[in-house]
Amino acid sequence: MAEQTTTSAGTASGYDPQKIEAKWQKRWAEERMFESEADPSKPKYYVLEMLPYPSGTMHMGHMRNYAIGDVVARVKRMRGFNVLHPMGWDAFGLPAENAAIKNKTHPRIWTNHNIAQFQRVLRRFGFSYDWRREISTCEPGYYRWNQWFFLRMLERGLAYRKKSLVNWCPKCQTVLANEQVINGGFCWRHEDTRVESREIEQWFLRTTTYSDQLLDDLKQLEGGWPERVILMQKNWIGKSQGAKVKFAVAGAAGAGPIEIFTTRIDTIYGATAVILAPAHPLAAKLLEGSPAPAEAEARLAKMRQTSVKTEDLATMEKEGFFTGRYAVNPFNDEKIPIWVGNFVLMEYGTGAIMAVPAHDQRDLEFCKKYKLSVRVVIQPLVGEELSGEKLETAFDEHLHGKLVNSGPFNGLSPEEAIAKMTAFAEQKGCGRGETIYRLRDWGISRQRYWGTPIPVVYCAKDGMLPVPDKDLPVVLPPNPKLTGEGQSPLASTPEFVNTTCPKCGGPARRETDTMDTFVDSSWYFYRYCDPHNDKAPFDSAKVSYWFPIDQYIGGITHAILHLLYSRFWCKVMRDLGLVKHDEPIARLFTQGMVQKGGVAMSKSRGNVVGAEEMAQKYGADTGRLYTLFAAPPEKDLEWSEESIEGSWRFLNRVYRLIERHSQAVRGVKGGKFDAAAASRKEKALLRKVHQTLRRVTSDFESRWHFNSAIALIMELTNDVYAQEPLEQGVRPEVRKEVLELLTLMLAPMTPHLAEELWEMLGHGEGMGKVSWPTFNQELAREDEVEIVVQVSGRVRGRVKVSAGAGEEEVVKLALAEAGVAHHADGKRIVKKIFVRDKLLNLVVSG
RNA sequence: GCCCGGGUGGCGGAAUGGCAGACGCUGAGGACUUAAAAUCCUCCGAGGAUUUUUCCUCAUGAGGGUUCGACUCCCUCCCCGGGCACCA
Repeated sequence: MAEQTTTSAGTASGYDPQKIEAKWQKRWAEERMFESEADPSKPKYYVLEMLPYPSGTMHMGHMRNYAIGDVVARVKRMRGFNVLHPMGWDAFGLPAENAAIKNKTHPRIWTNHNIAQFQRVLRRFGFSYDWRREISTCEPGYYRWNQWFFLRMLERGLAYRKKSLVNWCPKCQTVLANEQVINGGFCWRHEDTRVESREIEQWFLRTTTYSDQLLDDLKQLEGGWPERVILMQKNWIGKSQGAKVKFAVAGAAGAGPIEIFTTRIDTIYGATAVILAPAHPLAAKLLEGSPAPAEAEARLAKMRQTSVKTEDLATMEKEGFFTGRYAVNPFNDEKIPIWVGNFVLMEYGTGAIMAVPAHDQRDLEFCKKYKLSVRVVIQPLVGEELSGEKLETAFDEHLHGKLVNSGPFNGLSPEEAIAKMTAFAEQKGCGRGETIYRLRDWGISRQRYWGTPIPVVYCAKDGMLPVPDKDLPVVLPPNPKLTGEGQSPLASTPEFVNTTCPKCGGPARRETDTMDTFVDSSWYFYRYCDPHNDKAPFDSAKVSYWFPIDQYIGGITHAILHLLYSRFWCKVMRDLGLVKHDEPIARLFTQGMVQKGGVAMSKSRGNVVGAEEMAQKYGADTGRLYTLFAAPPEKDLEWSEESIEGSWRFLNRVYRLIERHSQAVRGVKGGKFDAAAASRKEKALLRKVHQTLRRVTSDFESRWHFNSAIALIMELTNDVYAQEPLEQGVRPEVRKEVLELLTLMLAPMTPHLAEELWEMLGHGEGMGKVSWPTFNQELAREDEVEIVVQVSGRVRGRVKVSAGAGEEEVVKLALAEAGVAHHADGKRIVKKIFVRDKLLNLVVSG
């Protein structure tokens, strides 16, 4: 016999990931394995990981995201899909500019350096991207289309300018979006820096135009997006149905009326005050008639100040003061006092409320503190009658009550009353039903250099004018003065600012604001479909083939902003006629973070595990395998340097196994053998491998349980080892079948190793055209099964029977089993539960 | 406060109503080796009975419920993580 028959693979493993990985990456590039084109004759699959912001070192947290995406891409390719799997760079943004200021260099140099580094690492890991489609958002070829879209929005009134109070971070020296202000008043990038307020002219995009669609279309995402992300978006949009009602101000000529917003117009007869937000424009005006105007104005001024800086709104004490004026309730002409209250927000609703203490907890607290009267207008249908004086907890139920003290509306249910009273207000002209939203328009202006210039010019004669399409892109000046202080860099670059008016040709001034980088990421995935188009942002035919994105993968951190803006952008593009779909992303997966020491990896915490280091130490395949194995993909993963050794050992084990048998199976024709003639040992092996294949397939396809898929493959490998020496009793063709399936199952996760093994098994052509194997039902079938026997629900024994054995036979065998007999003898069997091939439960009494 | 997740050995985790702890890490023992590394094999939730082979009890944050049977479904509570928050 030419073959060795020792089971010991004691020789040093020949597995050399550095060599293997370089070899196959080169092959893949040469053969253009991952390049794909739109082809309507083929089923498509668009899988995408959120594009990275290239900064710092690429760590294993990044890597996990891409490893998950790459498994999906590779599985889908093996499943016969035409797969689009691109990658690019979110290349504009503050860190580049800050770094440039610090190092006295250009943001482009810093950015391009980082991109080169990131790209090198991604290539080192062998992710199956179509690199021809790579985009970088800081290139004029990309951002000119930001400008193009902006102009389209400007034409349609979706982009506009307004003076607005903005959040100003003294450290960033820039305006922050509301959502970039965290922890009740701090900068999202500088958690120790308190945000200030300033009033500036800003550019906005009218996201609120699409409030309803953004909300309603969430229904289309159900099943495809995580429930909690849908919920977060719902809350963010914050739709609230109610009514606006005008209260006249008694005896004040120039003031009022005050418009309030309420969702409970049915309680309006119980209103005992009107309360204004400190920032309400009428508040100051009304004070003019106050008995002590100076004192009241001082209180107002103080309240206005503190309301901006509130750290902890929830625990803040409710405060307020009487303005000295009265409002008239349009329903019963009652005069009620007008107060200013610190718990009323100018940004929400109308900035004014009616206080109904009996039926709103906050109002109750406020009114009790200031001894305002409490009047019950809704009595519960069951239970004790409420009295205003004794009320401790507001009765805010609207289901089980009926109206009282409400004039003609007495006796109605709150539901009926809301409809009738809204209609009454409309008829009388003092109010109307209205729906309000928490969602704000999107402020996109940034007073920074490293972003897309907003393509607008200002002419003394012709006013504000859009830059004509033919003059796009408006490119950033190559040599800005970046100081990080004072006015924005573009404003202090004369060669950029000074231009000519597109209408009169006279001198004009350019807009110097640049766009929020969320603009870049709102539509980049469309550009991947047609990345080099210089006539349009993309060809609609290509996009309509690839879209929607079948699978988007990224962190939960982007659950609101990035995804909401992307959805908004899609709807705008649809209304421009560029795309046909309502939603860009069919399925979303939010993967967990990689942590070290219980916290997410970040440069500032100094706990990053560099991806490149890992590739050097263990190879890309081990790194990929470990991030997939250590935890299910949606959960956070604690990095363990000890545990990754296990993945390394496993891959070596597989390598040695196949290396040992490669000579014997190389010349054999794979997949062809006489299954009927299989020996016992062969049958056991074939059964195991096909059972594994069945379960791994389902873990990949429907459950995304990569960790348990890997566990199954490990188990299979252990099983094969246990059957060594395979030379004894396992024909080469059966060995080949087993080892090939093992290799194929590993291919999506450890593609380099799989290619190498595939070659060792005698395939010269590479895995490019190889399909995902189908499991063989016949071979997977067990002919003998072990049945668990319980007595009254407790396991007392197990019996071996041929698969499919009937109840009677199993009961007979079970009762012969010592452990079972011990617990069942002398007792009456009152019930038998029998699950074929699995379990028998004998319920006994006595 | 409200809304989502989650709580299983020393650790990461498996099990979607049917043998709790698969697989991996750590640890212990053995084989190989002059030795070490690597590799291969065995054991590894707790307690008790039985000197060996084995058997029993307890155990998936706590308590209750549904069920022949619950990590899994239902109710109450505790703890951890995340999101939202005077939203009228």
